[in-house]
Amino acid sequence: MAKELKDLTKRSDNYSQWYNELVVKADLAEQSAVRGCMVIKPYGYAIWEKMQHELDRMFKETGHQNAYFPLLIPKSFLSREADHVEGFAKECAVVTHYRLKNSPDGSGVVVDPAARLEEELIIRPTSETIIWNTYRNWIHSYRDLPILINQWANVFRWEMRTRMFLRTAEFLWQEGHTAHATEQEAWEEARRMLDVYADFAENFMAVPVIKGVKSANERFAGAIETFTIEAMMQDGKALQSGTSHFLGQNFAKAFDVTYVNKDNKPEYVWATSWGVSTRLMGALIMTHSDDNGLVLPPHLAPIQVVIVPIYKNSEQLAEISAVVEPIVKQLRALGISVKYDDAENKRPGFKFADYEVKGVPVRLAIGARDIENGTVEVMRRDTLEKHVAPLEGIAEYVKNLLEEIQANIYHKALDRRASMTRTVETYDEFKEEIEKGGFILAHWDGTTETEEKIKEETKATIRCIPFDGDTTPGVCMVTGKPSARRVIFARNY
RNA sequence: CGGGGCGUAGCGCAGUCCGGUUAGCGCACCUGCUUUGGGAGCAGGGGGUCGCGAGUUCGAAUCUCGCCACCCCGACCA
Repeated sequence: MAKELKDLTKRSDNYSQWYNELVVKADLAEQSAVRGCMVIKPYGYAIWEKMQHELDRMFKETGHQNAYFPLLIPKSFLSREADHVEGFAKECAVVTHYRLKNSPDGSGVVVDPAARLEEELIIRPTSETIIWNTYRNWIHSYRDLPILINQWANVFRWEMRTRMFLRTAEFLWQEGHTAHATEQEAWEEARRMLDVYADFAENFMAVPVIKGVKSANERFAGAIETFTIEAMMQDGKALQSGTSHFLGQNFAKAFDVTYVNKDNKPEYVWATSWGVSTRLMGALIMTHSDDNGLVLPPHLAPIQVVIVPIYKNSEQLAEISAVVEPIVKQLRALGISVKYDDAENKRPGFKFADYEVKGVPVRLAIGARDIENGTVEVMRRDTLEKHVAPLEGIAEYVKNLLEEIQANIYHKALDRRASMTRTVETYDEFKEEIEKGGFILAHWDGTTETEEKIKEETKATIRCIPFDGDTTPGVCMVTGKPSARRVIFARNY
């Protein structure tokens, strides 16, 4: 029964298939009836809620507030900022009518042709335009600034090719949109929020990231500069996990947002925007999971500890439950989320496999034998190691173990990234190395033409120009022209 | 929009080439008994317009024509 619950394709055989199976089998999400959209199931959503909770706290700690803007954007708004148009005018869902009617042949409903909208509405692919149109009315004086707002919302982009969590047509995200009096303040904000993202990725998701700047080619449409955090998945491909943009005065000019400074002179407002999405779920899955299923970092696991009783009859179960109850209380008192799974319709072996696929960090199993000895069996998901520990002081022990697991999976990911990052000098070497996956550090002349050529010939793109690392100048591996420093190349999701 | 696949039970599939009993298998589901320290066993049971429409035929899941849907590879991807 249910043998295929954990029967995952091996990561090494077909990484994409393994990923898809994992998402479904860990009960995170499934494909919906709507093309390119997915249903996020309760367990998957619980993880997203944990992420939301921590990010939201970090945003508030850095002075931001939440607000909500409309789903539908008048088409004309998307025509206001020239570069933005270039990047966003395509692949959007368009609302053209506002009414349905019964079809004449009685077969259902049809769009009422008489109900055509005078101006079509676009389902937001991102909210810069509608937000800056709103900010025009909010900002008059330097006293109104800064505006530091975040919105939790869904957006929709009619992607041609979708993958669960990594690129879905509709996805959940947060988008911060800030307005500042000075250029410097906006720069600082954009950098600050990138740091918040990196902090979150590393300390909560246990996903090491590289902070850096996007090349002009990969920059957000409408931005002056795009900062990014880039993570490496287990197959060596890169995943852009969060971006923060310095928008300059582009949107202020497009939407005519000015303020009067202390000298009573009008000035355009400086802007930033930044966002992370449910794609982070994809990063989480692809960074830590193994052939047995999901591995969740304790800091984000909806269930940190599961306790499974092993019993032969209801008297035994009652006896075990009496011992487990105070342990649950102790763990909860330490802020640990615990599930005591005493469901009688599933056997212990099934529960073991199930919680393993779901990535629960620590499992405690307790049976008659343990009751006798005053012990409990502890299994840690990251290494799958089992051992018997005394019941005495188990709560503290588990608390420490959770932190150890959190640190361990982070370092494992960090080591993997280090082992899959190489430096190359020549383009021939590059072509050879890029096939093996991972990050390649190479010199590049800084031009879009060279980047395009490399992309066309190798499918690799510049993931970022990192803030940290080797800043020794050299010569471009393709053109031989001077290069200020090495940049990171990779194939990406 | 190109190139390739697929459509049969909730899910995964066999059967199609070469037409022929009542359309089959695994998982899931329901009932009962026995089980319970790593995914339970046995017995019984329910569930199908074989993607849709037309045609050929005594007879079509199977052959022919038309349509529809979905998937994969490209194009796209802030």
